[in-house]
Amino acid sequence: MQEKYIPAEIERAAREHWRATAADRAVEAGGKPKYYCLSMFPYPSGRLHMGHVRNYVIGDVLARYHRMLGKNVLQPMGWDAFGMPAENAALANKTPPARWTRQNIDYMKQQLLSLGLSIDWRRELATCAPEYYRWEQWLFTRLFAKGLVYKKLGTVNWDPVDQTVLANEQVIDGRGWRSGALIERREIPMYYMKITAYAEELLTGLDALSEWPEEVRRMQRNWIGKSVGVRLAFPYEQDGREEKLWVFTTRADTLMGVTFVAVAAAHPLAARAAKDNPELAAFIAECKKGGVAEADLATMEKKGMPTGLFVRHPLTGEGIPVWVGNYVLMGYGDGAVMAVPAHDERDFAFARKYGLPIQQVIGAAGETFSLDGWQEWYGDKSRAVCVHSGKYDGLAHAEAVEAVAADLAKLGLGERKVQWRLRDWGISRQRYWGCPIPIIHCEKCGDVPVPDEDLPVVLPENVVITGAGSPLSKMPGFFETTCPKCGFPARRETDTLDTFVESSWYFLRYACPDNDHAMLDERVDYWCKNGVDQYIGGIEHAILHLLYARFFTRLLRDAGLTTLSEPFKSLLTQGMVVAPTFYRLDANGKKHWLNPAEVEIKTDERGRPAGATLKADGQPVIVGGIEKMSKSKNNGIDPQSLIGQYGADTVRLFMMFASPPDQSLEWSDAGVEGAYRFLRRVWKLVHAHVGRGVTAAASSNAGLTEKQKDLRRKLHQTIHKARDDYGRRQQFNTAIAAVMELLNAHDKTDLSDAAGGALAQELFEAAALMLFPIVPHIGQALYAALKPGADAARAAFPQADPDALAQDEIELMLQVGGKLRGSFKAPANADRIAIEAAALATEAARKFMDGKPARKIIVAPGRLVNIVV
RNA sequence: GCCGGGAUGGCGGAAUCGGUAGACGCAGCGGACUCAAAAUCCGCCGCCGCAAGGCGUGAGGGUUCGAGUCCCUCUCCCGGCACCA
Repeated sequence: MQEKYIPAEIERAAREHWRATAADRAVEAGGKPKYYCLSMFPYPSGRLHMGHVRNYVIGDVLARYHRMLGKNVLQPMGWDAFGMPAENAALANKTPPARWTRQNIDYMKQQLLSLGLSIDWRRELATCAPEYYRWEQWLFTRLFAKGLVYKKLGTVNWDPVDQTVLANEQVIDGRGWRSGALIERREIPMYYMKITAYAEELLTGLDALSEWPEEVRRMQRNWIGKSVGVRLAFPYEQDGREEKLWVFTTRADTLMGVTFVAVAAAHPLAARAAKDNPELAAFIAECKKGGVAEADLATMEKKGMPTGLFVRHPLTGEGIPVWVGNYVLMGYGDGAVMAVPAHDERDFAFARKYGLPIQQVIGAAGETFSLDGWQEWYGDKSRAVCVHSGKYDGLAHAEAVEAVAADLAKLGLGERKVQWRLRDWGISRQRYWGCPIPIIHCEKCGDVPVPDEDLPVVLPENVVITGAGSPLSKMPGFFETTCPKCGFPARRETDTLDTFVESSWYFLRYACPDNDHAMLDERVDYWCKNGVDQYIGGIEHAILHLLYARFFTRLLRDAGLTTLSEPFKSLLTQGMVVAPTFYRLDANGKKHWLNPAEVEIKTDERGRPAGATLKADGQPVIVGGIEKMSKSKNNGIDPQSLIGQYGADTVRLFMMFASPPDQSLEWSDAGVEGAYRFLRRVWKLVHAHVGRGVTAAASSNAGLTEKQKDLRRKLHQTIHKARDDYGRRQQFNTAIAAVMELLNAHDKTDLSDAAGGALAQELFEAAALMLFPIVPHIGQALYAALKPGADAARAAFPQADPDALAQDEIELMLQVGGKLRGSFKAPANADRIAIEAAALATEAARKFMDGKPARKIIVAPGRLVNIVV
């Protein structure tokens, strides 16, 4: 063993050893329980960022730990290779997206290899490969046949200058990011996946996901948003016929308080009213301005205009004015809402703004109602009943909803209905770098799916990206084709699929990436039985990706390809790696984001940040918020230079030590040095120990001094804690801290005799193995030095010895009147009476009880005694 | 705006089921070693106070023998909001 810790050398040697012994290879084999450990695959953006490093190190720690528990571990890796950044890079660098993407994959793979991840690289896949996406196209044609994929109009962001559809991210303050043009909402035909058909199952399935974080389940529950309410109609006359304006409400008990209804700008009633009302037509046109992002729609100023039309109240027959509201969305429900200003905050604000009547219909005895400002409509929910509501007066919420629904049903003007917030998944993208949609449009036969024998529809890779329009729609060689049904000339679909489609099933394909005659095979049944055992990824995917993957797994099940319903048995949502953002504004007020590495942060005399300058020119830059490291904010910090400087183990150790996996991690360079120092210290300690000669590890307390017994107890407590932290808690920073404490205790204990040497051997062997999942390279080297010929990668995780843990006497805290006043020792097996007596006998008890009698003595076993006076 | 989460020393964090607040590390301070520096090792390190002691987990209230932890109200920060991935 070398005296000096040289990471570059030992890391190269460890990786060579793992390669030579095929340590990371996952083979379907009986005997051991399988453990499929999966980290969310990366988008090949160019270089690894800290979020990737964190994600893959967490995954690797778990994979290695579970292998040490004797499991058959699969940890694969691949590339979420389609997506918008490749097209943006193509524009900027004049490189075809395919080449850019493949270069990035090559580079990032080298980076991942340098981290020493225990990945079975034979299973590597990239979603942009036709061998991958052909199965997606194949499945698409089957779903299309079943009606689970269908076509309807969808709303997109339209840039009128670039004549192109923009992603929400490309719309900044209502303008196109390149053109600066005001964005309009435009309706275009798109394909949709019928995720709503699975809404109920996706909702109830959450209950069984006991190994998912509660907040993720809560977010998905709210996103799916099941609400039981009433769909009801406001009748009106049109061209002599009776028509119905439908709305949905969860508050049918407030129906008697409706003072207006609001319809979406795109609602047929609005269009009809606008025909001979130019002012209204102008308002409707204005409503179309801006992007489609819900956050923008929800925060914009609520505006409206009367249509001049009236509908009839379904129960009273009273005339109710119809307004157009910019906050009503055509795509949600029926595109119309009833408004009860007295009992809905938004309706209240709207009514106040436009002078519409406010009619109270809910109240509680003894409470008065004022219109000074918005207020909750009742103080105590249990006392809230209908008022000013005729026959419904006095009914509570649930009874009133029932009664109103029943009366509406009798009139044929309403029914109880389950409403979902979840909307069907629009999967068409007017973009180039994605999986082509396997549909051929024939004038005679309509939308015809591409037959199996013509799959895959290969995406042409030699393209010029201009930023305007869809490249595929300018490539006759791609879209000119013949109809598979009738043989006449036809046009191939030029939209591509949402990249979320690829990431909705990749975890299954890792089981059989080489299968060229089927999407999935029996190896999926082995690796994915009961789902992926452990999935690790960013909390930002809590809803969309995870919900789509849950949906897709059920689609594949119902297509007979698997028997699996839930894809991910246990989920670990890692917190964001966040960093400060910096930018400058150009003449147009556009933000130019600057990387933290290019910026120097100025601090005040107290060490607090106070402004920043650009290193290149020394001029100030604007300090933005602390946000998720991302390409768009250019606030990523490159892990590669740290790996080069300190080695992968130091980077891994620092990332795992800095905060628990599920918390967000604010990046700071300080502390990396400390991780390096710790590894050097461990190396030095083991080197010194090994230099004293070969020793067999202790296996009992025999021959140990009291101090040595204490150290051995500490060792086995640490093992116990490490298992709990790696296994149950999945919190690695405390496992590392425990090993640090153990080494601190080691330094304070005299181990110079023979029994002490054996204890040191036991301690270092265990420490090397306990650290191995986090810092595998040095762990491999240390373990081999301690036990020549031994292989840490195939070793079992240490087990705590119950004899070593035994303790005769324990320390209890003493409180008097709830305040900590001291401590005392008691035998570990002392009963309550003995403990109370010992507590009362202490000096501190006498002093702080001040002669008063104990009113009550509370004993928290093993922890403390509280004497109440 | 809506949904979800967070806030603990100068900093990252620990306290796992309501029971010793600040483990472990970083930074800092003092010392040893050194011609000197780096590295390393030893010690100190929440705030106020000479001390006894008091105060202290974003703010305000509550429950409890006892609250960082539970309840109510509020502030700020972060993530998501369906075309970033």
